[in-house]
Amino acid sequence: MKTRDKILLSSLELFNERGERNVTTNHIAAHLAISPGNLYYHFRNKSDIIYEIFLEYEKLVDFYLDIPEDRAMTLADMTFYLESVFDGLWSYRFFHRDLEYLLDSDQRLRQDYREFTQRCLKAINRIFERLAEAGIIEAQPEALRAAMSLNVWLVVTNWMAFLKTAHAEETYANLTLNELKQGIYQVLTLELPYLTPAYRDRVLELREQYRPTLSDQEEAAPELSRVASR
Amino acid sequence: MKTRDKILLSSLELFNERGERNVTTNHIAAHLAISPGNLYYHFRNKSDIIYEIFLEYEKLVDFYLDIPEDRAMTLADMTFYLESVFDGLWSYRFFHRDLEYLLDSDQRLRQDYREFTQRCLKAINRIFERLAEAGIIEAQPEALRAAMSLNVWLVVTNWMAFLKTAHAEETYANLTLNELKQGIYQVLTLELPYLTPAYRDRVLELREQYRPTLSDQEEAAPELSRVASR
DNA sequence: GTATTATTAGAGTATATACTCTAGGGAGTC
DNA sequence: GACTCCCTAGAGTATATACTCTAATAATAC
Repeated sequence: MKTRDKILLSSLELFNERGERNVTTNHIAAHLAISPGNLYYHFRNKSDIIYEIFLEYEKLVDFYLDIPEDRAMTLADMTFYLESVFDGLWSYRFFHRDLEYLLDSDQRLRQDYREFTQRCLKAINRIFERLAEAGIIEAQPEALRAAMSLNVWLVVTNWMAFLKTAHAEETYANLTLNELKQGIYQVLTLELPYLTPAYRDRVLELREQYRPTLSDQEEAAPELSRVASR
Repeated sequence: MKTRDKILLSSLELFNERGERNVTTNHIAAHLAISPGNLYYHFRNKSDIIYEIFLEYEKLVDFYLDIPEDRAMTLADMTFYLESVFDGLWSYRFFHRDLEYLLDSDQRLRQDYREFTQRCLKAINRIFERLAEAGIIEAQPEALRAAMSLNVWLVVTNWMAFLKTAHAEETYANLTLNELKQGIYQVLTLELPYLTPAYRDRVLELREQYRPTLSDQEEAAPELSRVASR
């Protein structure tokens, strides 16, 4: 593997593990056992590394959210979207942690991220539209669908921060993909009132599979878990 | 005003304006025209300043979310809760920006914030319960109410980050309280499906007052605004 | 007034961080 | 062998940052 790619890979790994703020270019070089000079031969600065990682993230999510228009949407499709988006969040989880600082430090990134958000919102909106066409949820006026899509986005992008802050111990390192995917439960909660009778039970069953596990929550949120398990 | 309090006030102001990461203890001292030594006479370190500011924040929100149990809840109460919570978010808006880093750097803060979150979730849950008792929303099983409360929390605490990142320019400084309060529109969107027929129209009308304005959104989210204004 | 305590100034420091600069190795080409 | 191009090492630097130390000044108690 080329040094350049190794730098990107190691940076992502370290950022995810320790947070971008706690990872210096010297750390990255040391982790790869290369010299700082070498790192700076491949990248002008830290921002450039982050920007390239973002481009990968963007590409991945855009790929996941590409919606086939040639056939009716299924429940399996919806599950795929949800799982994929949380997979993406997981793989690039450092990104949302320091999002605002990162955008303030790099205008390109700010611009690109803004467009990325808009694309995601449009994709979510389109998914709702297609789910209605497929008879899975009831059709809603566009204004409502837009507001709902935005709520889905807010829940999805904030779920990880919630998990990490709701734990008592430092959990940045030991959060798991499985825990993260319990966010799907929250997203499906948003959809519940709009499901068609034909699909309601099936979605409820699907949702049940993502119900936050007691073991994780018990310590962090005893009241909630007790409520959820009644 | 005592120097100690001036330090807290200036710190909050600078943190809100520039972000905690961009404000050093030397900046704070310079801003107050006092010496670094003086600042460190009053606070052991930067973490202590942040912690004390958090305690104020906590106190404020706890005060806002104190729910009177001696009378039926009204729509005005609900509006008050929403407005107050967004006011609180606004006054201490630096806090959520660097939340994860702050919690990782201070165990006391991590522990306190976790308990604070639990109290807020319980309060939201209780508000839903009381709204149902008052015949404003339909009563729901506790499990659902808990999941809904969590979604409200996720939307509320992520709304500001969304606003700041959805703009093309650096908006950390020029975000306004009014824009922030448009998050109430999103929260009320969550409630829509559960409203009782008796109150549905009144809440819709209330929600309309917080509809995101075109002027702010037009540039940042042309697609969304167009949808919202149809 | 004097002793004590609280407050303040301001120079200074250890460490970290992003990044630079120069020298050179290795591989391919002529 | 010499030339070129890509890559790498590693010492070094300017700046920032959180924080310390000493001495002096103001406030308060007696």
